[in-house]
Amino acid sequence: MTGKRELKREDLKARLIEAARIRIAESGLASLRARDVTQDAGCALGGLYTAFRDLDELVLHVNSATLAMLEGELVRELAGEADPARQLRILAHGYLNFALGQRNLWAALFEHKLPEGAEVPDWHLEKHLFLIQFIARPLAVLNPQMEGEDLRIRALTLFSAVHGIISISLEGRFVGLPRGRLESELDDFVSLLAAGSTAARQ
Amino acid sequence: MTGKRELKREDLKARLIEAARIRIAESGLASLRARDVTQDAGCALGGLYTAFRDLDELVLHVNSATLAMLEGELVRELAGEADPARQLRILAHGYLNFALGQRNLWAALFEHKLPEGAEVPDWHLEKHLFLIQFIARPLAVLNPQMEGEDLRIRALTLFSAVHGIISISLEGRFVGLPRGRLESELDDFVSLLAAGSTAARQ
DNA sequence: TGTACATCAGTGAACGCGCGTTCACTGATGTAC
DNA sequence: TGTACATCAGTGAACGCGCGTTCACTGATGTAC
Repeated sequence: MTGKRELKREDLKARLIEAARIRIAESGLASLRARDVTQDAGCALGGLYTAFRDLDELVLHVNSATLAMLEGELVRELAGEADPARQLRILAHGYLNFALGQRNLWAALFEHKLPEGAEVPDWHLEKHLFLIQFIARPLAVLNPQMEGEDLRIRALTLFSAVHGIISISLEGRFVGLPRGRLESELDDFVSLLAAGSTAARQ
Repeated sequence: MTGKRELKREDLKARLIEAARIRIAESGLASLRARDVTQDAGCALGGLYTAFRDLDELVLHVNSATLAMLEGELVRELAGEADPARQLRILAHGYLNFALGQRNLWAALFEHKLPEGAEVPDWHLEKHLFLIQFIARPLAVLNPQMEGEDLRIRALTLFSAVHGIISISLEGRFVGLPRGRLESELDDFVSLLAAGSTAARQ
């Protein structure tokens, strides 16, 4: 029974991540407090620092879980769709729906900043890769001459553009778009890019 | 000489805004401190609260100044260009250059959040309008059938997309693009949208 | 299996400090005559 | 123009509190025999 310590440790980590996830989902990253999280997780304040290096590391784990959730939803929505242009539209809508449905968790992905000089660890950076891959795949079908690095960069550009449209609209910093209008703008936009990228090569 | 009080007051406001502007430009919004700003501006800590309601209001004024600076640069770069598609490319590049050149001030435009429940005042919201107008103008030439609200929404969509591409790239949250690559992606992107929006109607 | 000792996860009170905002005070500006 | 009083911008020490992190302690888990 030499693994009991490790089991407890993993259990504590999981409870802390879940408690933080719920807190962020309900009240947003900005109001996350070490005291609240440890209380919800049923451990002492100091317990957090035996499981994680600091609060930031805990948030990174929550964000990883959020990315995994997003990946799962996108996979589900893509299932059975073979047309690349429609796949891109599904991805954009799936991303929008996720942002709307998990607003605070989604916002935390972009709000969270590590202290000056700290680098985002690789294990967390890797959790973003699926996003680019999901976009690159249909993009490669629409642009057979595009490969490797070029393809990944173009996929990132497309993601960034869609993300920008959604995030500026949801932040309401400029004008607030009605929900349906945002969807149709996004649709027009992605259709245009999908059509345009094939047209450009023909 | 009944306006001496008002003159001093305006002078203090201006000194505080300028001091905060320089602080933000040099070290970013997150490290802005009331003590530093008032010291730089040559007034007492409490002086800030006679000139502005709170630190947030001061930041809004800095952000307004930043928007005015951006407007000035875009006007200068647009001067003499009549072709609408090229105007759009100039705007995208101008925005990128501004973001690169005034990185912290530019970032502050989007990082700054008012406390829960507070609304951004109209006088500051209005300072954003030129951005949409600058984009809507060439867009209207490319899409003569588009008008009013539709045109403004499309302009906002275009701005948001370009902003997303630039901000995700500069944040370095995913992959970091080399500078030249970012420029060419942006160029391809805007050209495609400009061409696409005319093509769609023909 | 049982006992004695070693380790280390987990505890929670205390630390430490950063920092926005207030407020009783004072001295410069404005007003009345 | 000059004097007496009123106002209010500006001062800066003190307030207040939030909150991440530490650390001496203890009790559960692991190891040796």
